[in-house]
Amino acid sequence: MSQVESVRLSTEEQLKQAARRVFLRKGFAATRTRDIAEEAGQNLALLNYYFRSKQNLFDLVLRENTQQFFGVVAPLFHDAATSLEEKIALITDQYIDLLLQQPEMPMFVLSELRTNPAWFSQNAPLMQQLAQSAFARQLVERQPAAEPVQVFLTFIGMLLFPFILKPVVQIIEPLNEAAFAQLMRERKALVVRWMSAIIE
Amino acid sequence: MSQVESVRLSTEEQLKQAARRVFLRKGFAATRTRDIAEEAGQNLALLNYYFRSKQNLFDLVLRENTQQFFGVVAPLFHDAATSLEEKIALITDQYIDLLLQQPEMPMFVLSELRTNPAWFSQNAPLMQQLAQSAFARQLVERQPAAEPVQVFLTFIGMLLFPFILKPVVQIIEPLNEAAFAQLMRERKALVVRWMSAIIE
DNA sequence: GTCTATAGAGGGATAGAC
DNA sequence: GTCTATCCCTCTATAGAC
Repeated sequence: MSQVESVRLSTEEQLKQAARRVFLRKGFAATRTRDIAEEAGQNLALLNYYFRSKQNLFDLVLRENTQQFFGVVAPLFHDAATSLEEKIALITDQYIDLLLQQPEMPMFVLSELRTNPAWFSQNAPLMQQLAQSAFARQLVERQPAAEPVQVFLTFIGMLLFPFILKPVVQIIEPLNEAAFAQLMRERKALVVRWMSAIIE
Repeated sequence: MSQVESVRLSTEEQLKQAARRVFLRKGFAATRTRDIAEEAGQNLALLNYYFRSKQNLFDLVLRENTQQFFGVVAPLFHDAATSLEEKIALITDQYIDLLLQQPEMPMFVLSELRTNPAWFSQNAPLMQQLAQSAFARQLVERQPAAEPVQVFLTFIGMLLFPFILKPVVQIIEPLNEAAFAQLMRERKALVVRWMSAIIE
């Protein structure tokens, strides 16, 4: 019982983790509280006992994921101590590793963002700062005519888009999870090379 | 009445177009048939009279959009008469123009694809052929070590991703619709330049 | 804290008059 | 074809026993 792995999770934690899985897979509107309770192997009434409402539980999960989605890379863009090339390599490596652990996160965040852009305003400052980041400054220094927004879209797109298109990719050439992960790890070097060409 | 613009659309057509707008905005699960009827300025019962069910109407809209989403560019990839550079320029130009007319289409198709990947199998052949397209052949001819899938993901991502991230972009730097469209038209030249560097 | 039973709202679909 | 009224199922949320 002193081993962490053997500790049985609390009911509350089981429900929360089940909610994370189901919401990530199906989104808010298509998820029923019964799905979550079932996935957790818990009684439906306990969901409301611990979290008051489906919306409450959802906001919890969404907040955590959004924070990861935007928060993990933002600081890296602001590091003035590293060169553009170093930032690209670092961000690429860390973001792809994160996405391999949470492959459904991008679609989840973006889907819910589409239905309800309002709550996202909270994260606005984080995003707006990107335009004044060290990355943007160093880029314009090197290429006075460069548009940072266009470069951001391309860079982030190179990292995120394969995960968004994952179901399609797996149809083009049937890949199991391991093969897809391998494809993404190989992609790291390509992204670094291609981005280097874009910013030079 | 002989002028096309002044012809009043049939009730059926009004409902279908309203359904297209609402489904594209909110997705299947979050859309209520009452939303569609209201958007069309029509009676709710008429929706079932013409289309039998919400699901039926949705499938209609989804089929049309998926066909556009995947079908418009696929033929361009197969044109053996043009060079790689010409294909890139052509696809970029046409796809961005299409997306500017239907900016919500990518998120719509990808969202529904996430919830229900099953029906998508119909379009599988179209996708699988990409691996044997003229584009892929010419690419490997020039770069024997190239991975066509990786290049496809980057290319399509450069075109699609800005539209997927549109709500976020509009927070980073507040843009109205016209400014966003201008940004995307400017992007055409950048994508062509960047893709040329990648394939050379 | 955990269960059963059920209230109560929402929303898809239809009956039936016109 | 178009309307009103309403059925009925699904799903969230809660009451109340244990």
